[in-house]
Formats: sequence, structure tokens, C-alpha cells
Amino acid sequence: MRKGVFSERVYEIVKTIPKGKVATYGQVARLAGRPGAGRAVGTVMSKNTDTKQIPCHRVVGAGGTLNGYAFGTGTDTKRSILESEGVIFKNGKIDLADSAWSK
DNA sequence: AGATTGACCGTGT
DNA sequence: GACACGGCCAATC
Repeated sequence: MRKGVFSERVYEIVKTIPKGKVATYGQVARLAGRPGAGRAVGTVMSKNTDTKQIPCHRVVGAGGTLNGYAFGTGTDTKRSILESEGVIFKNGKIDLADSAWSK
């Protein structure tokens, strides 16, 4: 049941993001071996259903913007989860200066 | 196999 | 800040 090497890589990487930190789609794509495939990462995440295994809420847009979320009320729920995990929001966006994830 | 879609990103108006 | 464009890539129809 392999949808693709890329998606599997993405899943593995996202699972690695520590609580309280966030990574951008572009960053995940880069770590997955496909720089510039941020859009593809979004595609994979939207189809993702394993929220129990894959913390897709820790993946945000460039600059710490919330793009979307396939559960709850969307970005609204996403923001709640992130805040409860310790992520700092600044003017509707994530304070990457403190919550940006780095491998 | 070809076309469409989407949780992207940067730049310009 | 809102909207438009073009480039990018994988999944899906």
C-alpha cells in the first residue's frame, strides 16, 4: 500500500517534528528530497488520515502562516492544537523565531 | 495517458 | 491587505 516514496518520506519526517515546534511545507519537502515540492506536501497531508501517528498540524505555510487543516473547523482547530502544544502565535501567525523546527 | 486538483511560494499590482 | 500570475510537484480522476 505504497502511495509513493515521496509521501512516505514526508510522513516519516512529520512524525519527527517535536511537540511545540513547527515546520513549513517547503522545509518538509526539502528534507524529503524534493526541494520546491511544497505543494506536493500539501497534497499528501490533505489525504492524510493518521492524525494519531502523523502530527500534520505541526506543518504550516511559509513564514508561519496557517494554510489549512482537514479536521475540526480547519485552520481554527489547527491553531488551537498548536497553541496548546506551546507554539507562540504572533498577529495570527506563528512566531517562527521561537517555534521554528530545525533538524 | 492526459487533464485536473490542491493544506505551496514568491513576486507584482 | 486583497487579488492575479507563474512555477513547482505528487495524488487523483
